[in-house]
Amino acid sequence: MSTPPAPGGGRRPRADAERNRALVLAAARALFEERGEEVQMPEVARAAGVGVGTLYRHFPSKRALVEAAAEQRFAGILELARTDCTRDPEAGRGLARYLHHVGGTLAASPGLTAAAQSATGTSAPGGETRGALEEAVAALIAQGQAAGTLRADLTVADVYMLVGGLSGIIRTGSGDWRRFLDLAFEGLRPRGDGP
Amino acid sequence: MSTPPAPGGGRRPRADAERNRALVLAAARALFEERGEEVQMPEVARAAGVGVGTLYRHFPSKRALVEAAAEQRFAGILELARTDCTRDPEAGRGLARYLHHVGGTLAASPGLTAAAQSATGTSAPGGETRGALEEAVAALIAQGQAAGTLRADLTVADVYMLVGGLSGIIRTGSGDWRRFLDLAFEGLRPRGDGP
Amino acid sequence: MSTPPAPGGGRRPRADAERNRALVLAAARALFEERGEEVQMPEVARAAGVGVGTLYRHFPSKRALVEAAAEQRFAGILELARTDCTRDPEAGRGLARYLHHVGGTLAASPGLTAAAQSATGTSAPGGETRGALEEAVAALIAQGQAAGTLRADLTVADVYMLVGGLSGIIRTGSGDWRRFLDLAFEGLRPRGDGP
Amino acid sequence: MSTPPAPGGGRRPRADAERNRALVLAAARALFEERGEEVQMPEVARAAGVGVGTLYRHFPSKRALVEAAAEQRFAGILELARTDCTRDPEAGRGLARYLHHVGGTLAASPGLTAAAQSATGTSAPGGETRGALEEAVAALIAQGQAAGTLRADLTVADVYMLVGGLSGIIRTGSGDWRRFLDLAFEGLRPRGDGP
DNA sequence: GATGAATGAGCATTCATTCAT
DNA sequence: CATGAATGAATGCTCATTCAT
Repeated sequence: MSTPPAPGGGRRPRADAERNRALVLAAARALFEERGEEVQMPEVARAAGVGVGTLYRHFPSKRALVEAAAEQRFAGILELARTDCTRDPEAGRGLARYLHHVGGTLAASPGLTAAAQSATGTSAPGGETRGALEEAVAALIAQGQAAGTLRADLTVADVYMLVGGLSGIIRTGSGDWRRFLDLAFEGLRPRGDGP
Repeated sequence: MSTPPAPGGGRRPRADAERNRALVLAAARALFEERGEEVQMPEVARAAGVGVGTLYRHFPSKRALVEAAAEQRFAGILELARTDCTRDPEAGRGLARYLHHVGGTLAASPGLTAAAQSATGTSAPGGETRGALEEAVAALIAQGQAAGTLRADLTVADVYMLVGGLSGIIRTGSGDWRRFLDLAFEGLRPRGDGP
Repeated sequence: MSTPPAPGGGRRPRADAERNRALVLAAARALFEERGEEVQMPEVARAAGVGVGTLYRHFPSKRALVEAAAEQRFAGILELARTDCTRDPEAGRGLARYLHHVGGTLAASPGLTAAAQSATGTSAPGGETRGALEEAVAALIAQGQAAGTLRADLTVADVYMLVGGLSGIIRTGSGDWRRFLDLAFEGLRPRGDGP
Repeated sequence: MSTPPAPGGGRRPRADAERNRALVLAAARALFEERGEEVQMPEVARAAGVGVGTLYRHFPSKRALVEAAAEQRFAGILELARTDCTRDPEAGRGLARYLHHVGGTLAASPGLTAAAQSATGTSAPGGETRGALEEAVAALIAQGQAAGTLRADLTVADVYMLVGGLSGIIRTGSGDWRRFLDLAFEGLRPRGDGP
């Protein structure tokens, strides 16, 4: 009596669910970027044009939603990291470009960083993105060291830490993050590499 | 036998009120340092051994209490800054010592930084403490520049920014903040000052 | 056997929400009538058999709930006013009947008047009910004047004021409000209309 | 051992207490008249220039203070009633003058009426003032009846009730209370006393 | 799957009143 | 007697999450 897959009726078996997930995530990201953690779940649902129930079907908690939004942002950064990796690697400026991308991205969405921080306990990526980013950064470091623009003892963890600092500066608005990167790169040069 | 000001004896009219204020502030600071903003007002009152009413008599809102706790922490830092100013100024290591103090202090109370950030919108000092700290830092910078350990274009704003970065690294646990300071001071040396 | 709208059967999506709203309003009205403003929101929710959240979904604040309850009472009065309008208009006793209805209603729920007064700042109706009541009263006045039972200069504002007086007498229990209406109607007769 | 009346020291044994009571009462009356029940006890104390403790020494509760303030206002009305009694009694207009005084007084201090109502449950006088007022009103009624301006069946209770109505009209701002008195006096004339 | 009404623990804040000094 | 700091019960409202339809 029930007509589940309904042969002939071109409904939308799974595509619609996927679409809803994307709608929710996009709405969440935009709202969190703008207003941070204060955004309420029903508000996200409304902005996405779905009910709260649907939202919770895709993201089991607010924390999960914030994490997903933050992760998406890191995915974008990863994209850029890979692009930067490839472009003229001999120049050894890849890491600088990478960190400027990160800074620009964070500066454009301070709310999301704060939300991730207070929901997740960290504003750093987790899961696959994290691993991929580390690989990409490792490559950038290696390039810089090969090109003689980065000190030999620089590690991925150091860069990770610098991003943490960058994020702090941007979120708290404690200064010009470009200046921060300039100072930092001064310290990242090979020792004895004065003018 | 006459115990008028009597250290430890009985009094109330004003001394006790002041004492209660201090008790509340101390309790609040300890709790906020440990668990951040989540600490509830009644809990602070209980820990201080007073009623909520007393707490509110001294601090009109949770925000005010968080601010006062954060300010107190900055006052401690200011103390150290002034001490550091005086001690062998010719060595030019004052700023480094200052930033290590700040790092140590922030690392010891991550919750308070977060609470201040989300209650106040900033984790930086305000009011008198701010001005005094800026003066102290300016002095440290001047000493370092005179001693040839700091680049000539370093400003108070730069240090302010570095503290923001330091705070971010510590709060997010994104790395070893001492390593961060090491890298940073590498970048703060006078240009061309390689080994 | 098909019970789609099924009187008494199972439904929810919207009908039940409406039902909850009505339950809350009824509970609120009963409680406010009895004990006035002192009634607490959780208590209303309990009496209505819903959670506080539901109560707040339908009425955004205590004030809104009190207003709605008061408005509902005025709607009842409006009903009676319209009925009174129709019944033997030639007798010219419509206004008297109206004011007796108002008196009876107010006397039966002193708490609600007080609650409305202190929550709203007035115990008079607002919105649509107000306009409709004024129309109804205007009609009653016109009838009375046509029948020669009311003085020609009597206005809706006068009646409004008398209701204010009636309300005051009832709320403060300063006397028999029926006696008040008797005296008042003595003063509302056309001038020179002594026996 | 105790030196109560302190022979020789011209301090202030009781006069000062009396003065404090008066100060508190005056402050309370002014504040309640202006802002009603919302005025807080510490605020009254501050306005009176005394501590809350002193306030509570003279008035055991907020309710008692409100009552005293209201009573004081009635005492003023009583004064006027007695004055009005005496002045050309043959004119028979004493009651009208009395009610206009009452109206004027109530209109000048709506907050106090409301405060008394909600603290005491009534806005009518109690204690001695009440008895004295009733006597005075009875005299005014008798004069009016003797002069032929008031109906024979008018009682003190009727006047009491009219004051309740007057108070309601003024407190709720439901109309021009002078118009109310005009209408009322129309109904208070001896029957058949048309022009 | 989607919906959104319902839930209810949780929390900052107020203010009449007390009582140690 | 005066003082005013301390008290703490009381209360309106929020919002992440659930679940009947």
